[in-house]
Formats: sequence, C-alpha cells, structure tokens
Amino acid sequence: MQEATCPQERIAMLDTFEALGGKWKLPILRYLSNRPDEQNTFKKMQRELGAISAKVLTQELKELETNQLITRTVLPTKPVMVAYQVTQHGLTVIPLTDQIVQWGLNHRTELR
Amino acid sequence: MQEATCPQERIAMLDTFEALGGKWKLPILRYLSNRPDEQNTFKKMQRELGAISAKVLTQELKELETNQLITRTVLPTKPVMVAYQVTQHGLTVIPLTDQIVQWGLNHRTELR
DNA sequence: GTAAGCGGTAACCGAAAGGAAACTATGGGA
DNA sequence: TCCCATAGTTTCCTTTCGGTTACCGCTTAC
Repeated sequence: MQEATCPQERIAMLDTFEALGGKWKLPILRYLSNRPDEQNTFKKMQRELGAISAKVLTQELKELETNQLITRTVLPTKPVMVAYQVTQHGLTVIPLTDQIVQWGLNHRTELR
Repeated sequence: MQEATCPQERIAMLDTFEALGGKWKLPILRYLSNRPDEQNTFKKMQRELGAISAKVLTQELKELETNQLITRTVLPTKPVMVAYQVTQHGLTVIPLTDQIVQWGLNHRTELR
C-alpha cells in the first residue's frame, strides 16, 4: 500500500511553519530586508509595521532570533535602544515570500 | 517619508493565507496532486491523510473548492460517493509547497 | 430487522493566538 | 518635580482553530 503522505515532507513543512508562522514574522523579515543599513529599533518598527502590539512584536522578534533569522543589538545610547537586522539565513526567506506574494496576485486575477 | 510596507504586497500575502491557510489545505493539495487519476473519495482521504476529523476535512475541502483549487464530483454509485480532484489552478500551489519543504530542510541543516 | 459504510452536519470544548491597557526601569529635559 | 522617550513585561480579554462526540439520510449485506 502506498504511503499516504511523505512524512519527511510533512516534517519539513511543519519546521517551516514553526519558524515562520504567526501573523507578523514574514512582514517583519521583509521589512528588515528592505532596510539592511538602518537602525531598525523596536519603537521604529512598531510605528511603521502597522497595528502590532508591543507584546506580539517582542514575541515574534524573540522567535526570529532563536531561529537565527535576525540579530538583536543593544546600542550604547542614553535611552537604551535595540536594533534588529536580518541575517544571511533570514534573507533566504525572501524568495519564498516573493512567491507567496506572486501567488496571491495570480490567485486574485484567476478568480476574475 | 518612505512607505513602511508595500500595502499591495501585504494584501497579496493575506490573499494567499486566506486561500491556503489552515492546518490541512496544503497537505490536501499535495495529496490530490499526487493522485490525479484516482477516485479520491472523502473517506479514503480521511483515512490516508492522518489525524483529520470529518468536520475539519469537510471545512477545508469546501474552502478549497470555493477558491477553485479543487473540484467536487458526486459519483452515481449506490452509496453516494464524492470524489475530489485538484484543478489546474490548484496545481500552481505545488511549486510553492515545494519551496516551503525545501526551506524547512535547509533551515534544519542551518541550525546544525 | 439490524448493522455497516458512505458523506456529511450540529453542538460543544479546550487550547492557543493575538490585542489592549497598565506597568516596569532607565535616563534626559523643562 | 513632572513628563517624555526607550524597550519591553504582565495581566486580562476576545476570537479563532481544531478536535470530540453524537447524529442524520441513504443503501447494501447479513
């Protein structure tokens, strides 16, 4: 009897969703990859990303850092600032998000 | 001042998640795309996909049909059977899922 | 008649996700 | 002294997601 679904594929997909799942991780990675040379501080990101709360932003940034997709740097400024940057590994997500965007555009035209 | 995030990209991503989101839609599409010539009936899929409940399977299939990613055919058998097939449009999801699988594999090796 | 297989539907539940508001600690300026 | 800004943390709340169980109508086999 044939295998229902290839288990290692399922596991790989689950790995991806675990690292990139959640409402804001992909937007955050796209945001940071568009601003590789700026001081992407917490408050600046919160202002510019849209309607994300501090709690969720903290959470998503932590998980991205755990998965080595971004780095966190504390700056020696007077009110301490923290800057986030996308890593080399984090940049590998961009082609994937590009394809997600492309599929969404195509899907919309497909439905008329 | 620069745009925080390109709004049309965000919308396209949300479109994709709306059509493909949920625990089982991608596995179902991969399952069906691997069996284009079989009678993929409800019960057979439920048995072979793993731990999916009838309620959720019904739900996911409905949404996939709404988005024209699969077709639903009632067969003229004595106990009525229903067969599902992936559409041409549904097949366009496969390259995307391939990349999701690939990224998951790569991510695992990246973390050692 | 009764049980089994088909393709569902309806009611209920618990867990998780995400958002709002208040709060922390630090330091600078009026 | 009070207020502002930084970067969070904590508590509470609502919504959503997926799963369990029971049930329906239909047909065939025992």
